[in-house]
Amino acid sequence: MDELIQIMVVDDHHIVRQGLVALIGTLPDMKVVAQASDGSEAVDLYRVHRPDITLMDLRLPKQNGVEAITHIREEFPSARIIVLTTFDGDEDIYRALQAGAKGYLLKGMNADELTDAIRTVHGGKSRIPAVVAERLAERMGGPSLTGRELDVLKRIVGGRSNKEIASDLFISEATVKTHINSILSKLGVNDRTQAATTALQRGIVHLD
Amino acid sequence: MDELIQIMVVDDHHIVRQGLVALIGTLPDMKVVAQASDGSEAVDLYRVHRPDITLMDLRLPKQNGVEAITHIREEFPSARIIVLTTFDGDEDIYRALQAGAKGYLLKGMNADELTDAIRTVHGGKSRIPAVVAERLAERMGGPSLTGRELDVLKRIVGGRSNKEIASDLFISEATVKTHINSILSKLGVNDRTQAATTALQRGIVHLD
DNA sequence: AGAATACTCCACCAAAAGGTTGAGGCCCTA
DNA sequence: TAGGGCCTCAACCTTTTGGTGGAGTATTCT
Repeated sequence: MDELIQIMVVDDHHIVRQGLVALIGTLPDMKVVAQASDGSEAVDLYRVHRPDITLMDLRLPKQNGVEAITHIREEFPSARIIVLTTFDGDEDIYRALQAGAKGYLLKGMNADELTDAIRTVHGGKSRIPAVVAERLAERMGGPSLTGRELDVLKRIVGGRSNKEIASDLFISEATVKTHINSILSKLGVNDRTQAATTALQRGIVHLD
Repeated sequence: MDELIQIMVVDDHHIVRQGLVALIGTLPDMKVVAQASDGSEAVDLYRVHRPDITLMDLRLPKQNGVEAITHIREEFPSARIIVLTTFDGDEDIYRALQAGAKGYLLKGMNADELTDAIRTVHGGKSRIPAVVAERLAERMGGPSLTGRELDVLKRIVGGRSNKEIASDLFISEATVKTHINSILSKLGVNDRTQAATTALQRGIVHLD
């Protein structure tokens, strides 16, 4: 190991950054060269430091993790980014992987898992747990919501009635019902309340 | 400062513990004497180490934070516990404060806020943000759900219909409707979907 | 004992939501 | 250009949900 692996840490929680820095500080072959606390800062600092590896939380202010990953990889297609997340089963994980993330870690991981992932991804390989890979495949095959259906679903979660959704989106209530029908069947649920909770559970929409 | 403030850190995320330890390690007047990753371990380690201050996450495996706080303060009424949480507006915060927590911090805090809180609580005072104190007062005054209403609300969040809830709880559908009526008015919402999402938002129930 | 609270249930009604079928317009791609 | 996906809308029907008012029982607190 001649050269240290240069790492950027992106997380809005000071403590988590501190933890990652502390953890990485104990390792001989890597070091943290930059820290960002939101998505825009992450993009800016990436340009400046060009880290070998970026550890990125998905829930961020200003610009979320997926957007940040997208922007970074537009400019630097070779960027190696590992997603860090608190929540298992979050839809955003899949979006992040599609946006070009090369690894995925839960915050509950231990030090070995972290360093493994960093070294693996730095070596040019991917580090995605089998379970996630499976679900990613499933998801690809599975039905995905259209843009309009997402609009409606978000408002269902927001507690809006069909009539309100109709006027929100400038469409008729009949159309709203049509969309809801396909949402329910695509999500495999029976009513709007189930749609709301499974959408939250799968991370398709967030409460923020 | 003759004696170091002895601190126990309780969090299931290794990284967060590491971050807290690292942060506290830079301070001259305090040190971490124990770390626990779940509620039961926290209770056990409290008995052994009797820390001056306990920093406790609320979402924990085995025994959640509120339970752990309750148990610790049953045995050691003078225990000084500061709640650490990721989520603002979580109902559990209020439960934790009622269970005897003396302070409350979001994980997004900075180092100064943390040390402030630790020193304040160690000095025997409380450290609860004005906003939270207000809402705590509101909550006390505000209507609270009865046990049965909670049973029903949980099932609403679970996506069950009135009929299903009735058979779940061995009561008639009419009774379910009665409960739902008071749930809706107590939560100040118009329908079950709103009830579900605001219950989740306020942390009255969780998806887990 | 009386009041308050929680839990149970009924009836009736109105509104909202969900299921089904069919159909026209738009845009993109094979 | 023909099909496919998406968005739009309509009519019709059934089921579910929510609103209102009343009522009986058990328990607990005063």
